[in-house]
Amino acid sequence: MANKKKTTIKDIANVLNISAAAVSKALHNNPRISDKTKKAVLQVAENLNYQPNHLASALRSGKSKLVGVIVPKTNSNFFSATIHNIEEVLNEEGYNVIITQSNESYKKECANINTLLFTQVDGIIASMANETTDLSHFQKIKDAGIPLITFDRGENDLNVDYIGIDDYESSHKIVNHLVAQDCKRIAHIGGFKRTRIYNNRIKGYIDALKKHNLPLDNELLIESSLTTEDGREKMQKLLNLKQRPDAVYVAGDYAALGALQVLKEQNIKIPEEIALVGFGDEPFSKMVTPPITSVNQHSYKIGRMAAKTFLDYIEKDTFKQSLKKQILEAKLIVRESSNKKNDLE
Amino acid sequence: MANKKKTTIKDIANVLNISAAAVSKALHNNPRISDKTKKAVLQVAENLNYQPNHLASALRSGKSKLVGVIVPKTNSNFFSATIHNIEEVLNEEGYNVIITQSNESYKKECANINTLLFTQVDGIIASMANETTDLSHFQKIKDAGIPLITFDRGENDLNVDYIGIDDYESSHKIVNHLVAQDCKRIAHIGGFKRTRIYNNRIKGYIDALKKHNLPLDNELLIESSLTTEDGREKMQKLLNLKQRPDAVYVAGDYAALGALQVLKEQNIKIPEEIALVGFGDEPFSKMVTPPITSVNQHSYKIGRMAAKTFLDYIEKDTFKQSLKKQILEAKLIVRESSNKKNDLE
DNA sequence: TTTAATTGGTTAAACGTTTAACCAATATTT
DNA sequence: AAATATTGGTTAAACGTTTAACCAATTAAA
Repeated sequence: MANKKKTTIKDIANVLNISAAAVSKALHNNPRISDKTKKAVLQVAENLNYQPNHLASALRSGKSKLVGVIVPKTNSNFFSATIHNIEEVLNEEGYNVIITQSNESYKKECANINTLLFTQVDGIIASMANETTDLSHFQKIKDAGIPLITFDRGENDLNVDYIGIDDYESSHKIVNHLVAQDCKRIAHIGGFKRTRIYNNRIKGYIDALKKHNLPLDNELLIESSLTTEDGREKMQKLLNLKQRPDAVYVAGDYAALGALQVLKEQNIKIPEEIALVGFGDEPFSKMVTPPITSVNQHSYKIGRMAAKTFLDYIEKDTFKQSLKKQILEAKLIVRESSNKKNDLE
Repeated sequence: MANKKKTTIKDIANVLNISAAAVSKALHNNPRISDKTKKAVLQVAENLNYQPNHLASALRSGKSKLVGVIVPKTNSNFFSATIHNIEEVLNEEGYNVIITQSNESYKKECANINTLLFTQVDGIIASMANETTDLSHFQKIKDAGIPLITFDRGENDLNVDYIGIDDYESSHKIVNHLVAQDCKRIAHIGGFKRTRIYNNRIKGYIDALKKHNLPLDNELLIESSLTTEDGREKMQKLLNLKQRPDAVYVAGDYAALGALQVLKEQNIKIPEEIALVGFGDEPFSKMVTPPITSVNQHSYKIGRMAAKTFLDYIEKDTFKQSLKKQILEAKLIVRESSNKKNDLE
């Protein structure tokens, strides 16, 4: 009910007997408008419950003040926290954030990009789906002339900004920790090799073993989709080996949870018989029994840095993007599942 | 790089020596345009890589083809799955979905609504924050003349559509189940009473006890924020009672997880000494040890119904909204944490 | 053969802003 | 007192579509 028609800048102008342009300027605090007029405009705007038409201003100014975010899934603590931090920074600068999820599907990711470009966002902050190998849909973002910032799951070939943790180094930290716990046969349930971050974790795992003069046993290196279900399966596979590992480093917490299940079902002592380490520090990791050692990915910093990087481009509006990596050191959080020696932390 | 300027409808018109209006109509498959012209337009559009300017069309037509979604948090399985299903239905009809999260904060929820209205969405599908009691910000949506559909966390006072499960009945199912397991002192760690769904669960709990002639012990009815941490605290509180409960029904899975922790830490046998039931059927609930009995909230159906309800309003564009409730029966999923008698399901 | 209907468009206005270009009135400088 | 600068605006065009109203040419009906 009420007055159906929305109040526009013109309505305000009519009330005050000034031009619409003056109203627009007043609302934008343009110095060429007197304080008296500004006050009056603000007052009338308030009275008439004026809501600026975002569409019109975006159309005219070419800026939508909208930023698109693409994540593989929102029900992961890392992604949802990162989004939250992106929002915090961007809202402050008057930007609004549109979230879309790809559900790890290449097709949905393409659709997401279309949606966002269609909505005329001023930029896109994205983390890629597991399935994605072809990158042409991301190329469309660059072609549109708006900044593209990638985080966590990125690809060098895109030649855009990337923010993430040092996955290679994280694997080293994990292996170092496990070796310090006297583990000698360390297995790795990794993600898909085609995804850069998982490949880096694998490489880090291999090199770290080398560094410690441990042999690389191909039976102990397994590729996984990293779902809980697949974690169970791959753990079972490891248990079926003639020579079982004495430690398992799983590249994702959900899969680590599955692995934990299997170990417990078979009454294998954790960490004494097999030590377990996850990745991502999901909230449940510290809640299960035993709590799972994991790696915190700094969603706080990553979100803020991604947002700031976007703002930088807007500010100096030079869209000459290049492969600029901002790499953070991740933090290993040691918990019972791998803490044989009861190290204090 | 490339041609900076985007191709518009006019560019296509120029190439074909027809009017922009004709192009617009051709693209919308208007019957007044010949098939030959349509084909030509489509071809040229393709060649010039034409992307329609959504802003302009939305401004002119008054429809943005955007639907806003507000959820308390995205890192809950229920909400993220619901969003996914909303998207599925709406995308098919040419609508795009903008997701925002309130983080259970009243202030952020207000900001979310402003963002969405500002973005000129054609409708909003929302689930309220825990903190929210005042509803004036939702009134703004109604005032804007666009449909508002609420789900899971709604309020009767808003007088709009609501889709959710039958919380009252769900409590009955849970209590029935626990009584069937010979539990006599059933506690309830509930959500905030001010939130309708939690209040309904509490009411259901109380009435179900009555039905089974069990006394209502106020010590056994506790209000909680339902975070994992608070679940721990409230469980501890129950354990400190002179007379402990023999079953605990927690109104959320995250809090149930916390409760489970405490029980296990104190070596209390589950379900023999204390049976445990959660709510929401988060994925981890079936993964922990022992798996937690929980209630599935039909995110699939709820998401689809919410989307369809929105579409209904659009179709018959009569915005005479009223309190129309669509209530689904929830499903109790019995797992080890409460299955004393090893019922088969 | 005249009239009416259909086909395939065109023209121009509109959606609500923003912004470059302009201008009159007043204030300041020389 | 004349020249210049500042203040506080106004006008009009533009952003890229959509759409109501119009029209010429062709086809069909009477």
